[in-house]
Amino acid sequence: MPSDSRTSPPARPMRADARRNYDRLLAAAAEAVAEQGAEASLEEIARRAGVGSATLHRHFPSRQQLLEAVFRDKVEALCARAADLAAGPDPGRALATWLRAVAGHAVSNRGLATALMRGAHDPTLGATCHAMITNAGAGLLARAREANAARPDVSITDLLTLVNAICLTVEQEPDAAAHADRLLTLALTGVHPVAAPAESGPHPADATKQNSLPSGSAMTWNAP
Amino acid sequence: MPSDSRTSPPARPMRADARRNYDRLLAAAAEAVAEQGAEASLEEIARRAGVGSATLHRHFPSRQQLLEAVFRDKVEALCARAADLAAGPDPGRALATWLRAVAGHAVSNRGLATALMRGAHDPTLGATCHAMITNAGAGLLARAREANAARPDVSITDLLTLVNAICLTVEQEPDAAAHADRLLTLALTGVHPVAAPAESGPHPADATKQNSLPSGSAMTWNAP
DNA sequence: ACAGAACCGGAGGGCCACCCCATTTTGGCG
DNA sequence: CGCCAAAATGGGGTGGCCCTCCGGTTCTGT
Repeated sequence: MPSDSRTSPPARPMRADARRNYDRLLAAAAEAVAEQGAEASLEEIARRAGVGSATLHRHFPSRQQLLEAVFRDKVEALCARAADLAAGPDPGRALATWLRAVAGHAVSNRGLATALMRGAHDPTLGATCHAMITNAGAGLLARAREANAARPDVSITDLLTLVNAICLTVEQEPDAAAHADRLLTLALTGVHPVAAPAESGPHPADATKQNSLPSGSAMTWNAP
Repeated sequence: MPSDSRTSPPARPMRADARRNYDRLLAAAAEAVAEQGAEASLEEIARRAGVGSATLHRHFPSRQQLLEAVFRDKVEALCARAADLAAGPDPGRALATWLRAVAGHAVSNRGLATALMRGAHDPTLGATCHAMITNAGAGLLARAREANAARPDVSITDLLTLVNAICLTVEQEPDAAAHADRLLTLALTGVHPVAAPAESGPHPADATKQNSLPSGSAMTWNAP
């Protein structure tokens, strides 16, 4: 790849009206996808943008490409976050925090998880976002592994698949964020009891508190 | 609710031709769903069954009801399996085995996971399969919890959601079964490295007494 | 055999993705 | 400034899907 950054380094810098319509479409798509998820009607998106449907299909030949464009900035933010976290002192916690952040973005931006997963298994153009996320996470996982905070046999793809799977199926529930976080915690820490399972403790000192409620739970998957 | 058992005790036992078409539709649906997943075209199903589309909609007013009918026997098998496993000596392992079985059915029967999850959050008629599975699993989980082989804060719904989430997103991959099993293991045991990677060492029979060692948990949850 | 109930399926409406091509808009150049 | 070819547009057509009416057909009890 020629390795550029921005939208694209067009040999011919896109005509003014084309760019205008492109931007309108992007905005309309963001809106519609936020409301109706990744399967929002393309025609309605075009309609909202005040543009013919043919124009939409010309700018974004596939739904996937549209989604990628819509979520590009969110994905970049996530990658930046990964870079930040990579500087921290606790690789295990950093990875966990980042995965949680991914989940957070996925639930608060309907369609993101879908876009990511579709990019994962579609060799068709537009797998860029998936690749970006994967790269960003790979670094975090590598450090966690070195610090012996993650099994050597787990790949970043596994982890991200899990996160996306959770977010995908929880996406349309009322309190998606809480549920996703809860399930993610479960997946990261395992099902087995973590510590002395105090049942009737009237004092939810530490463990019990996290047990009963989803909460952010800063708990890493380390046994306390 | 009158709550009966078998398929249904129809006051009027269904006319012969109606039953014939019903069966044809079911067979065609099973075929189409196996090939194309839960979103298979209803019209094509009717077409394959050699039946007008109106007939399909008359017998199965919603897609969900069709899916439920298609998968009913698989779900019953799964419930039976749960009952079998409940008799075993090791509740923790029984639960894990059963969840794996659920995953196995879900990956080898496209659309099952979808049907189950849709039934979960749709109050519309046809949530029977989801309820059956949930009930079956609840018993297993209760025993596992008593044996201290599962955290008290995890619900059967969480577990099944996780299983279905994994199967759903892995469903259309080439080696879905292997991948699903892999991710399920990961989710059940957690990401943290096991202290002593399963070596030739004999099982500590009393791993249930585990207090602080993650290794015990990994053992408990490993595949049979 | 007959009448009425149960059942069927073609036709049609509303919506959608995608494509073709006549028409309009841009932007560089004389 | 005006011209014109290339770039971009969008109305309309095609084919598919889901779902519902409704006139015609088939079954079943007597």
